[in-house]
Amino acid sequence: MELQLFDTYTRTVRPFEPLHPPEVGLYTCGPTVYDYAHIGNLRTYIFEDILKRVLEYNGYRVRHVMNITDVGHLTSDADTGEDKMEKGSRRTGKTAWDIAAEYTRAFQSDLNHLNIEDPTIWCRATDHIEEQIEAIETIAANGYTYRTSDGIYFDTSKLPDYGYIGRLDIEGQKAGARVDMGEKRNPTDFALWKFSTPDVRRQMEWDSPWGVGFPGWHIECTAMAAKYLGEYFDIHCGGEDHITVHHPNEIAQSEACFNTRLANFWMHGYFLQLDDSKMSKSSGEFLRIQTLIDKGYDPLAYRFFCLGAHYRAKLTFSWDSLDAAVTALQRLRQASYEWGEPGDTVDPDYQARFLEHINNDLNMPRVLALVWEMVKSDLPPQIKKATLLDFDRVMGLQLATWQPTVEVIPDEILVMVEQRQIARAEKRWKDADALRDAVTGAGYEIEDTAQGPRVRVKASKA
RNA sequence: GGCGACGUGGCCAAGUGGACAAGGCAAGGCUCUGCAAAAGCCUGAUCAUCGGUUCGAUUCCGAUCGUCGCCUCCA
Repeated sequence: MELQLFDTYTRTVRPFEPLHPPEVGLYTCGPTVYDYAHIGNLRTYIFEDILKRVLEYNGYRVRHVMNITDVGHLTSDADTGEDKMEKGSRRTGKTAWDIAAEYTRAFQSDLNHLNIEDPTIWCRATDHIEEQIEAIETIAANGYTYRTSDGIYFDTSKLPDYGYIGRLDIEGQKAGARVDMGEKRNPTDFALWKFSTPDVRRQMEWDSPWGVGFPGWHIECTAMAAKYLGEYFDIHCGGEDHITVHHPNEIAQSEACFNTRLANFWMHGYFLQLDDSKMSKSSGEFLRIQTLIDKGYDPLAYRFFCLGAHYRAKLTFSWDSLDAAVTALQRLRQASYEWGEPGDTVDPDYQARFLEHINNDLNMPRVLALVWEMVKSDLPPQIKKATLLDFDRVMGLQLATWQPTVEVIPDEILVMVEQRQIARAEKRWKDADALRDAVTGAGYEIEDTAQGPRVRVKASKA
């Protein structure tokens, strides 16, 4: 089955054909590095990683670009307010540059924990000021901009189909009017370049044809994507929140600049929800990967948890759900480990069904169901192992290298276990049970196997 | 105020206009076990409610209720 993907721009699932096979250009909107990423953010990067791996599984060579936004995001609405980097700087006493570096490292560490492949190219907004200025100049030369007292703005009314990807109701937005217009001509207009305010000295500011200042948020993606992937490339990804603001603006800039809609496919990962609200940085619970690790969870259990839902549906997070994922993943790992070394061949029937599911717009929940069916099948262990490891090229659960942790059991516990064995041999069942209880009370558990008793730390969640 | 999405067994979550509505976790039963664990097997949902279209709807349309998201930094 050929690869089919949902394209937000057309709102359809349609066949994916690379523009320049076998290479695929993939741009994924990266983080603004003013704070840690939470697990909701990370769900989107997991989705994008699955997408990339599916492309690779299909034999394409993926050129993957991810940006790091280290300037330009404003804390408040309508392109007013304070730069997040500068605000973070004031909060911590560090320089904006240090903060960017620190949270960039933290973000990359999170990706590693989740076994998310690194992009081919990382690019920082502050390293591409020239490119952004050039793009703005082109947009201005083509007549899509105007100047206000605080910056250069994009005039969205100049584009008849502005907001098409978001199916924006422009008239309705005007009627709603929740947005502070400032000097903007239309509610949907946005800043391309912001001027530094004379009274406040910014840590991050650059010279430009319009005056000292800094680029708006949206222009960096357009400029960098075009630089590394060309003015029209295969797939552009982001979170669902980008459907209505960021991506319409990127497309508007690209139309004004290159006369393209920048990417052939626009794909969006949907939000992780807490029991009753989405996870956001400004409110609600802020769960990081480190939070999970601190609670004793394996980060890959979170990855497994995310695989249980389709990327285009909201996913409800709860500790119970995560615990369920922990148990399931652990069982899968144990089964896989016990199969031993993989054989040379992958089961063709399961592989065909696997391909059908991943190529059907990345249906990972179906893949998991298929995995369990395969696990329970009567295929020889070597074939199962080879097949599972083949699937894991996409799932990314590191099943090839997993092995049970070796636990150190204190001598006094081992002595009790030994005494219990003696008691059992002599059929002194009461004594044997008392010893089991004592061992259990000490936090260990005994499992009698054909090879004798096995002792381990009493199972907790991880 | 405007726009939109969703509502499937205890929880998470796939899916389809028509034959048994995936899978995981939990629960219950059974097998195995001196006991226990592990493992294996088995068990359950008429798909929010009310109408409509249709030979037939959980799947299409409308309404109602509920939940959530976007419109403002946000994955």
